[in-house]
Amino acid sequence: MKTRTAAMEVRTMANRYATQLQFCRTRSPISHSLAQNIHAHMTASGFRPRGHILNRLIDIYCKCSNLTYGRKLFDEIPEPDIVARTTMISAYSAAGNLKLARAIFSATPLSMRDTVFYNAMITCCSHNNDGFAAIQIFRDMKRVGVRPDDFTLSSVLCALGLIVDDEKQCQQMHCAVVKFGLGLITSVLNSLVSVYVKCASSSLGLSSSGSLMGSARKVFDEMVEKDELSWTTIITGYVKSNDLVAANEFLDGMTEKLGIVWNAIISGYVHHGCCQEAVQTFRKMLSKGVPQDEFTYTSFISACINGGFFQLGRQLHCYILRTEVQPTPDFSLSVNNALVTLYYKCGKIDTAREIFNKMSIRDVVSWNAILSGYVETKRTEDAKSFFSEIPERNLLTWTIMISCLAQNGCGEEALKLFNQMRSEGFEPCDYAFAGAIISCAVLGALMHGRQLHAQLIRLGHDTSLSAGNALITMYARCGVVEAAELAFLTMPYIDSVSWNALIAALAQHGRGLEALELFEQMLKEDIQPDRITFLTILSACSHAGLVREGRHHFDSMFSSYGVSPGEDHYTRMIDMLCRAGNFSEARSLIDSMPFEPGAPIWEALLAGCRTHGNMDLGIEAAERLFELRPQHDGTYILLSNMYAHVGQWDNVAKVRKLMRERGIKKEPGCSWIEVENNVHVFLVDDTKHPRVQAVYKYLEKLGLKMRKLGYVPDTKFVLHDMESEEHKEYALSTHSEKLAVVFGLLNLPQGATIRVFKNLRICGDCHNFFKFMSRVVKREIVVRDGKRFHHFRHGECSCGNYW
DNA sequence: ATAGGGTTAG
Repeated sequence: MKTRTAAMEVRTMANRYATQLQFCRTRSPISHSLAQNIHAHMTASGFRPRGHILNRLIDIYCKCSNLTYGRKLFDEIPEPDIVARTTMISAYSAAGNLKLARAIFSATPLSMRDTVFYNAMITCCSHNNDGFAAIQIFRDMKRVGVRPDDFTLSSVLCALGLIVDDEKQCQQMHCAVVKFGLGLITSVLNSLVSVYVKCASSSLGLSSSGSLMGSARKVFDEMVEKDELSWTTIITGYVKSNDLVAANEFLDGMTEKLGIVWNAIISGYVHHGCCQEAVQTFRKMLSKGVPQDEFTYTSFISACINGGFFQLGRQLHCYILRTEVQPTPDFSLSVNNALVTLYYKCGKIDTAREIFNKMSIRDVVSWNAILSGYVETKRTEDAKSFFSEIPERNLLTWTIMISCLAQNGCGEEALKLFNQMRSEGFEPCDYAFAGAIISCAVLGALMHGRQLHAQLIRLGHDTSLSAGNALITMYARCGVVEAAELAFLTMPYIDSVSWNALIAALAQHGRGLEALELFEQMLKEDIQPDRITFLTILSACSHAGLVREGRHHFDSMFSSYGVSPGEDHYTRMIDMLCRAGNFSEARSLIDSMPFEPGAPIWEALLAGCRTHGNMDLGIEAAERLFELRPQHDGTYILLSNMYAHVGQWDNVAKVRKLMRERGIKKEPGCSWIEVENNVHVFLVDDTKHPRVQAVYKYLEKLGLKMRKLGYVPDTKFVLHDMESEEHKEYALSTHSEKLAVVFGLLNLPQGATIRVFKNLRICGDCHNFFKFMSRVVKREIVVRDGKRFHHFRHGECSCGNYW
């Protein structure tokens, strides 16, 4: 009597738990925490879940959050039934782990396997992009006599879609569908249509593409019962095979008000860059009374962003606020994410942040959108602190932050983050690699960059456009132009960024004429030059003293290519004209500018005046600079150097006094060199580096040899380093670039090229010194300064003393 | 327990 009551009680409890678990149907954190509570209650009341209740728990754990824990529960079952096994296979399918799914599949005795079990395994293979394996499982299934059903055929057709390449295969499957007696089942026919569609879009550009869409359409037209999916499959087929006209006709012939089909075409338009058409379709949808949902709105917002219709986007925002009084959580999340993107992309990052702050649910997309907003508006500090607050980071979060740091010159920090990301188990994508590679460019870390290049190849990212472009820049900025050229030549696809990068590489290394030739080549290949291209071209002309060419390209950039010159382009022109001593033309160019000259313009002018000793104009430029940015050290240095150039030492002293009074500190010069994968940094007069004493000793020895060849220290360059004024000549010998070069001579293999990097411009005395040194030590010395490269070889420099 | 379409972050 008593035992019967206990058994009954267990049964009632089981029923109650089973009912409760029914509520955890969606794959959401809410389901997961609910299930956890129910599970905890079971444990507390001594109820041991078995059978279908345990299977349900495993399913929820696996799909909502904790696959490992789900597997642990599964392993504790003495003899798992076919349902439990199927659950595990589909969990691994969703997690992308084909290997573990297969292990469970193989460990299941043949006698247990049923149709659903096979179906799950077939689906798992196609979810993991192995169409052939899926079809093999289907064959095994037929061989051992398990009857395929409509689900099986749908799954196999999906697998076929991955590998299909001609119409014959589609027709064969069509026959198989009829043979299995499934020729009237809507879901199976939908999958069949989808195979034709995939085949059509993979043969894009071939004549067969149109006829395949025709066959797809024929199956569709003959279907007795069509559902939402049937319509959507056809319309996305037309969109993917670039036939937007057919898509529209198809849409017009549709009497049902199926929002999802309209959504498909709107997003299709956006992906094809037809934003205007997307907007029109949205309006048509509205006027026909087709219900709109979050997918409609997000695609529409995306059209506004890509088409630059920001006002329209804001109107939609108001419309949504008015009409959606009680939005579902899913609706709010995705629409707000899209709105955040809209606002930051039209420069209203603070509005975007307000929306973000008000959101009741946020996901990683929301966080990443704001992060990108800070990155794009160059608010690096905000980006950094926001990044540290992000609760759940994904691959993209890391990638955005890494490339932000890399683009803003924080190479070391970016590389640190790159490593941290890997240690947290993320495998970097090509964009993340691009960020890390650019960091190496910033740091001049050639060996590290080469290692990343090797890893890139190993991970199969070597065909990536962004990584390839980063490699061009990295090799160029590390001083190996040939490697940059090779990277450019071996890229399977290139874009204007690739061209710009290589043109810039040649320009920085003083190969101005070659840079211009490459530009001509780019035009021949019908690549549209952009503002960066012209920036690079003007630098190339400036560095190489090609004034006539520079003037020509500047004049034609707008008239021939529609790129209007910005302040940065004018700055390059002023720089070029002043270096060449053409001050009157520089002056009139400034007067003709359509905007007020800013600090960069005056700075270029001042630098030119310093080189040529043009006192009047130089003083005027300096005065403007003092007004525009009184705290900037560069102006004081240039001005004082200008006075020194003509021997006005009292004025030099005045400028220095002014600096002291205003509390302005010169950015200390520092140079670095990579030896055996370590970066060694030297400051002026360095005493901190552990091996610097040997450097001083060798430097002295070399100095004697060089003096015999005619080297004479030029003391006026001491003024680059105000802090060492007392020991002029001694100070010269301890400029950071000299220390770094000599360190390289002592520590790099015989004959290896010395590559040194400096944060500021190279000093004139050092420049002369390295020319002699390249003769004495008989090897090539490459110095990258703040602006460009100098290759010292056989007593000459590639810049032709023109920098 | 298993299939199939439309969205937002570089």
